Amino acid sequence: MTGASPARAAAVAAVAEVFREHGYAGASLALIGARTGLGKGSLYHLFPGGKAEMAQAVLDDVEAWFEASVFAPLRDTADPAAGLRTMMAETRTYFRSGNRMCLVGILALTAERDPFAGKIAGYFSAWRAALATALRGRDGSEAVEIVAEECVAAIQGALILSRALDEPDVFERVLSTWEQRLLARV
Amino acid sequence: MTGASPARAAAVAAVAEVFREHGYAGASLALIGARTGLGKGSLYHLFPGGKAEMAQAVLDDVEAWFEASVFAPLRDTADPAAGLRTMMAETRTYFRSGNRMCLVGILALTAERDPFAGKIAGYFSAWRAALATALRGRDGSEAVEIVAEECVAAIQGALILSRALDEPDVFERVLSTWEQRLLARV
DNA sequence: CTCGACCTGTACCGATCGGTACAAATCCGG
DNA sequence: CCGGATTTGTACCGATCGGTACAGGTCGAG
Repeated sequence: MTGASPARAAAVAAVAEVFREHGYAGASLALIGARTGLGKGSLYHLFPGGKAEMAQAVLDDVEAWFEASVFAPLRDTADPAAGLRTMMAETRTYFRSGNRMCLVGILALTAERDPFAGKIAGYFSAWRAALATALRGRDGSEAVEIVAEECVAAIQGALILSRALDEPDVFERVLSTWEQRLLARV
Repeated sequence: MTGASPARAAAVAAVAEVFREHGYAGASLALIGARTGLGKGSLYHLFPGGKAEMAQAVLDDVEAWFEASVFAPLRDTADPAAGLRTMMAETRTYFRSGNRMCLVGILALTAERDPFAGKIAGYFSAWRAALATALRGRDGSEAVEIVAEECVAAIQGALILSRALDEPDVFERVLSTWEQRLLARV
């Protein structure tokens, strides 16, 4: 079963970094083995489905983290502002101030994404929905969904631009701009 | 020489689509051969440097297109509003309303980007600078560079989100939102 | 028609790909 | 200490990888 043994959890974290840095096609079993410190035997014991199952596990891992650290606080309508601040803080930490790419975004881009398309869409959809819920707190009338999706897109784009320009400040600027912009709405 | 024979130009366009859809690592010579209709002999005749030279050629191609169709109009300070409108229209067309990925963004993400890092950074840097120039038209004092980079990031992020959610509308919305936002500044 | 330059298809190279098989090592309850 | 289950390293598989070699085709200039 796809249980949660500590060994597997550690492997998932390491595999995630390889996918982040090389994409799905570029993440060879050799790279994954080196990063995890595991031979093929162990790798295929933990992930009988091979590379595809590793990607699924990694996506589940990301989704669980975001669900607990970002989506849940955002859905707490009692204090939307606190939820937004939490989201921004966690996002900043998670992406290491722009030095770490978004795994889901990377997996979304290339043609090999098809087996994961559902999970990928669900992830961004959940983020947008949770953010819209927080924004709807007091601002019931306006098109909060559109603001929410623009914010998510801005974060993704900031990651790309930061990396392409090798300027982590870009990510920081976009994040703080949006934090102010969102807090002004609730 | 890396001249501009028609055959090579056609090949560059086809190769670009393969890179767009599969990333650098995922773009195998088999895929490239199938898409271009060229055998390895012709491919290595046109691009003696192999895959790396193809990527360079493709980046040059994109850069030339953007320079002529987007950057140049933006730098025409006589009519900034017209330049902005042109940029948005060309961007919408180029990315096929969100159904076509940004080649430079894709190449920027993975670790194999290193040989092209300079060109990639230059491309986004030129876009940001040209956009800032257009914005500086009348609005001399404000931090136009920051607005410009936020806009470029928003477009990149909108492409990712559109593709991940399989909702081209996301791209359209972000683009038109930013068009209004920018035109209000000049 | 001949020749040489250009172009292209094909066979082939060693390396690496993702994946499998399996035996040895390790672990742990009895 | 035993013995079965779990975990691991390693050898190996066919396929495909990026790249090379080269023979033959195509073409226009002389």
